[in-house]
Formats: sequence, structure tokens, C-alpha cells
Amino acid sequence: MATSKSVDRVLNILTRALDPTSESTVSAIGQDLNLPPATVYRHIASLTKAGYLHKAPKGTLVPGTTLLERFCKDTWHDLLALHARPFVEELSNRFEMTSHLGVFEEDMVTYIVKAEHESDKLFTVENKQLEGYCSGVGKMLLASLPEEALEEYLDTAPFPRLTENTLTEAEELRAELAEVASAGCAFDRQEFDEDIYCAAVPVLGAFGTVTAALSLSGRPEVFTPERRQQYLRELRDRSAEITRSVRETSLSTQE
Amino acid sequence: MATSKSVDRVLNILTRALDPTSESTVSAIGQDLNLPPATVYRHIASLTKAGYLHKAPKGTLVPGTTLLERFCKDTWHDLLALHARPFVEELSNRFEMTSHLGVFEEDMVTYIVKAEHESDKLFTVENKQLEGYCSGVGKMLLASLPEEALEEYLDTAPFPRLTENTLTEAEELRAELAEVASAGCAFDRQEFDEDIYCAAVPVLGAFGTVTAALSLSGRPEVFTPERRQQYLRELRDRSAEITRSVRETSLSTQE
DNA sequence: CCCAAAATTCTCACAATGTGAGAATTTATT
DNA sequence: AATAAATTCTCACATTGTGAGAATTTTGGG
Repeated sequence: MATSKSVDRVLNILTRALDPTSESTVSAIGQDLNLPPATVYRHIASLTKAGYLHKAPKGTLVPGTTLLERFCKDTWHDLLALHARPFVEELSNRFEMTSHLGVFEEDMVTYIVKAEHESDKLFTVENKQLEGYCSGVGKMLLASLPEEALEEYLDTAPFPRLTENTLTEAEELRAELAEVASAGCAFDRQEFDEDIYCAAVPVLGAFGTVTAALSLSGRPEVFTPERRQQYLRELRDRSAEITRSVRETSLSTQE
Repeated sequence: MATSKSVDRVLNILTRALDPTSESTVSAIGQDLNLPPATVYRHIASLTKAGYLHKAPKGTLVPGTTLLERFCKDTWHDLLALHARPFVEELSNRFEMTSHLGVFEEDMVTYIVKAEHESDKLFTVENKQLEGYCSGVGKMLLASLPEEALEEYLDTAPFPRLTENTLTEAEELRAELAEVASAGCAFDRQEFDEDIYCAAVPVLGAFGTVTAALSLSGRPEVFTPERRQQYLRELRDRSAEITRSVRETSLSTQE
């Protein structure tokens, strides 16, 4: 029963902070558990840094990004969308193309942020679900699924053919997703629509795993090999910034 | 930046264990974070004791009761029902009356466990929702609500009158609930049905707060003052056993 | 706008407390 | 039954967490 004091204290603090019935302010917790302020602050700093708690405006503590990502998918998606939007818009403006941020829910892709350029409109809509097997974001997310979940998805094959490039067979898609996984990016090569090409990269969350995917879509002509590389570079940079932005909010302001 | 090593380690372990994409076995975590087994085990013991993790059969770690109660209401209710059932049945048999375990959801009471004696059937059904203001379980749960939530509920007054004892006005109910809160038990004095009397006590969860209520219902005649005391004693004992049972599972077997 | 009262962060010296190797035990696996 | 793995225990050491108090920032009245 060699249980460590500091750890037990921290967990008590966390539990107390997560208790929905009592106001969770830093010093109230100190009172309740009668711990000296210095100690409580130190520990709450750890909890905050690790994404378990988040300091909301008026000094109250609320569940942090780690807990949200794991247990409150909707709230997490909202938070992610909030932080990602500026970057998605930046991408769209820079390249005069459409940029999406999408997540995976019940075998479907949901675009939670979309920014398009007036010159090049797409039919997609925020918060509407669409199939995963035939889009850049979808394939990126599928490729990041745990083994069994992916196999379950592949069991629903064959998939409806939408263009001559669509991957309709389980075997084709499995191979493609393996490549996507190892490359860390996905392309939709006119698999959904003859006139759309797309590049997508993963966005990492609190667990260091793929929580969303970020994409740029446009007319096939612009996706020359060298441009593709440029797009990927930009997408990767923005993706990293999104991850950082969400993580940092855990440490600083707003909800 | 005086952050403590053991605490940071524990939080890393917890995060790693909660990561849904990788198998969370005790030693796999040790590998990943390269920590010596002794250390990992010690810390996981703390996490388990505090209800943040739970050792599932084959050695995998799953979210514990504290997290479930706070973030996965449905799973929590299932778990609670599983553990409570034997005690609810015991109560029903012992007194040849009906016993319920109920929780509060969106302003309504849901009975998640019911045991009745053949001699004294009630019309209630497991998992069906019913109003809170006119039952023992309902009043016990209402009385345990945080201030604002209760006021919000009271704003929906007046409540439909079901018998001549029904508390229909916000003011009446507020006063009654204050008494219930301070007494730590609630009676339904034929407020819902002329032929039913009921006693209810709270059931505490991982936060030490009221997570459910346990009741005995029967014909009014049997609720003599001295019998009432006996019922309350039994209810309180069973309630404590339910709490203990759920908590201990965090330390031992099954999911 | 300013002052008082909290709240929060920092500093630091001390020893209490967490540490990890390894032995001992229990539990899977063949 | 035998072997391997997983888990718990033991223990001596110094690393690391501790909390009082001072210093700084933020908050909230008036």
C-alpha cells in the first residue's frame, strides 16, 4: 500500500474540481481539502498543463481538453472548430481554394469548419455528414482508425462508385489507407467528383493521436506535383498551429 | 514552474491509459513512458483507488467510476443498477414491498432498478421516466440538486395535482425540499397516489454527492412512525452498501 | 480611479517522501 | 506441471515535494 502522497492529493483535487455540485474555485478547493494555497496552486498547474482542468474566466475550474476530447466529443468538436477557424480561413484565402476541418463520427465525416473562396465554391456544408471513403479528409481519418474499427468499416464495402477513380472495393481502400497512414497525408484524386482534387493532413489532439483532418480542395489542374508539396507543407504547419492553439487555451483564457 | 515529478508522471500514465487508440495494459504503458514497473504499478494503484481507472478482466485499463459518473451518465447508471439490484431485491423481499433505485435526468426521475413483491404490485416500470415533485425518490433527488438547478425546476410550477396531498406550488415544494435536504430522507405521503406511501434515502457516488435515491413504497397503513424509522435504517444501510459495492469494483473485477 | 483585500506566484531550506533495483509472490501460458 | 510473465513487496538513499512567508498581480468596492 505504498501510495504516494502528492499523487493522492492531486487526484483529490481533481475530483473535487470535477464535482459538479460545488463551485470549483482554486481557493475553495484549498479550504475543503485543507491544503496550503501554494500546494494547491502547484498541483492545479500540473492538472492544467496536462489538460485535465482549465481555468475558466471567473476563476472556476472546468474539465480540460484531455477530458473533453475523450469524454465530451461534441464540446471537443466545438472547441476545436473555434480554434481552427482562423487557420482554415487563412488557408482558403492564401490559395483561393476551399479548406475543411473534418472529424469522424459513426462511420461518417463531419466537416466542422469550412472556408471557401468565392471563385471556387463547393457544395459541402458545415456540420453535415458525408461518406468517408471518397474524400481526402475521410481517408485521412479512416487511415487513423484503430485496426478493428477500420476492419468494421471495410466490412461495409463495396462502396458506391461516384467517379471512375472511386475506390469501391475493400481491398483497394485498405491498401490506399495503409499508404495514407505511412505517408501521413491523403489525396482525393477526383474520387468523389470529377472536378475536385484534394489534399488532407491529420490534426493531433491531447493524446497525440489524430482527432481531425485538415484539407485543401480545388480543381484538379492546380494539383501539380510541386504544388501538392507546397499545399502539404502549409497544411501541416496549420495543423500544428491548431493543435498548439487548443492545447494552449488549456493554459490561459476563455471557454 | 515548480511542477512535481510524480504528479506529472501520474497524469501521463492516466492520459496514456485513456488513449482509446492504443491497448492500455499496465506494462505496455510502462514501456511507452519508460518507467520501471514498480513505479507504474504504484501510480496505477492510486489512479484505481481514486476511481480514475479500472482494471478490466484481461488486464486492460478502462475509465473508472469517477470518470464514468461525471462524463458517461448512461454507463454510470448501468453500472450502478448492476451493483444495486441485489440490495434493492433484498429490501423488497424483507418487507414485502416495492423498492426502487432512481436517478435524475432532464428534470425527470428514471427508475433504473425496481423490485416488487407479488402481494403489492405497483405500476412503475424500469427505465421509464416520471415526474419528480410527487415521489419519494423524486423529492430526495430534487433536494440534492444544486441551488440554481432546483430554482429552474421550481420555475415550472405549479405542478399537476394528483391527490389531495400533492405539493403543487413552488413555495410548498421548496420548503419541503429544504426539510428533505436537512433530514437526509424524503417521504411521499400519498402525494402521487392515495394508496401509496414511500420513504427514500440518497445514494452517494464517487464525488460524495447524491447520485441516486433508494426507496421503499407500500400501502400507507404500514408506514407507522416506528416502522418508518426501521425502513430508513434499512434503506440507509443498503444505500451505503451500494456505494461501497460500486467503489470496490473499481478495485477488482468486471466491467 | 484608487486603495484595500484577495488571489496567485515565487523563493528556499529542510526532511519527508517517492524512487527503482531486485527479491518474492502470484497469475497466465505452454 | 513447468516456465514465463505479471504483479506486489521490501528497503536504503537522496531526490523531490513541501509549506511558510514574502513578493507580485488581480479583483472589487467605494
